[in-house]
Amino acid sequence: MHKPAREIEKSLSTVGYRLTRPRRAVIKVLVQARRSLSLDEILIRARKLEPRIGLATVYRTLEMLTAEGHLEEVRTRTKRYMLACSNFSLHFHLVCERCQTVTELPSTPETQSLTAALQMRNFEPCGSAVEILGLCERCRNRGASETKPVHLRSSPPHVSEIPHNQSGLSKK
Amino acid sequence: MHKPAREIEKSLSTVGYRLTRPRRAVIKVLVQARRSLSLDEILIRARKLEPRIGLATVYRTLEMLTAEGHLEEVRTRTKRYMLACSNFSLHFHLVCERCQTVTELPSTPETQSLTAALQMRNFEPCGSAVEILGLCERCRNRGASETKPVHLRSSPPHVSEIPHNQSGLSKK
DNA sequence: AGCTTATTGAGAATTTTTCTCAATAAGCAT
DNA sequence: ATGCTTATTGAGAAAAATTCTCAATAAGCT
Repeated sequence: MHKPAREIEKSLSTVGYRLTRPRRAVIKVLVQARRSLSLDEILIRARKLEPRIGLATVYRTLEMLTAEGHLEEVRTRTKRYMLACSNFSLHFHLVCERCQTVTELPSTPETQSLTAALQMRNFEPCGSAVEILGLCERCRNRGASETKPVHLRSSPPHVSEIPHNQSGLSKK
Repeated sequence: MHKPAREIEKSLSTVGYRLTRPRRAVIKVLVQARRSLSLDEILIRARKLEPRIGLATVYRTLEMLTAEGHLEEVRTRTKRYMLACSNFSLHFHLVCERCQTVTELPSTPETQSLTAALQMRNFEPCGSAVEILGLCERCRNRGASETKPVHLRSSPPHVSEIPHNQSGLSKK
């Protein structure tokens, strides 16, 4: 199913990364896990193999592995919120990672049979919406990223008229 | 599509929540947005309606609205990592929010036709895996939550033998 | 073995989220 | 309307998660 550690390591060194002990440790942890792990789980386990490994190194290694396509990062940066839909059947949201817009995939026979498959497995989705992360059509046809989140602490004590939104940000 | 603000407010006060100006502001912002918003977007907009609204209040209101089912929280707490699958076609992960385990939904005609629907819309999923958050069968049949993440800062400088994982945690 | 330099560890710094507590105001009873 | 009770708020502190900095280390090449 998944590539063995050896293969991942080979692939990395081919691209020019050095095969260090901390990196090997993280890779080994991930391979042996056979399921997803949170950061603290990875850190603790990696330290059993490589006691002096630092927190930042784990973060960096995970970032590197993700960039190289060996890892799937299960959640992305910041939360977003939208009103719950009135219809309570499971539906699908297409979430654009660049412009952050969420659009809804209308219910079709396909989505419904997928819902049935979940019920068959006794898996109860929460939130009644499944997120599909990706790039929307508009953003696929564009180059640079346009959206940068504003930092909370830096928001002014009182409200000003600056348009603090997707379109035109004035940052500190 | 979505409930109007009035209806949400009525529902809240029925359950016993007070309808305060800050809460109304947040609700209005969400209703008017007609798309998902990040926290900073909500804060900025809410302050245009209610300049003295505090950061914590926005968090609290969002949490409350989510608990009451009026809001969908698009991403959950902490990231998890798992090795990327070798097969490159879009597939689905069933992510249990309680035990955090990720299992894979095998490719079926339904999943494939859903994939086709995405292509039709020119939506390019990233990561090659769609996450479906929910409760797995095992956790549905249990009561209290069993998994609590360990805090990074509190991890000991050297490795000890305490089993810092899903099954048995020893917390500070 | 020696050199070069990518990588590391430790801690500081940032960013995001939650908590604390006195002050405020929503909803009820008068 | 007025006053009472107490849920809720705002502000800042605190906690938690992530990223950055930089001198020290060690991979991979010669």
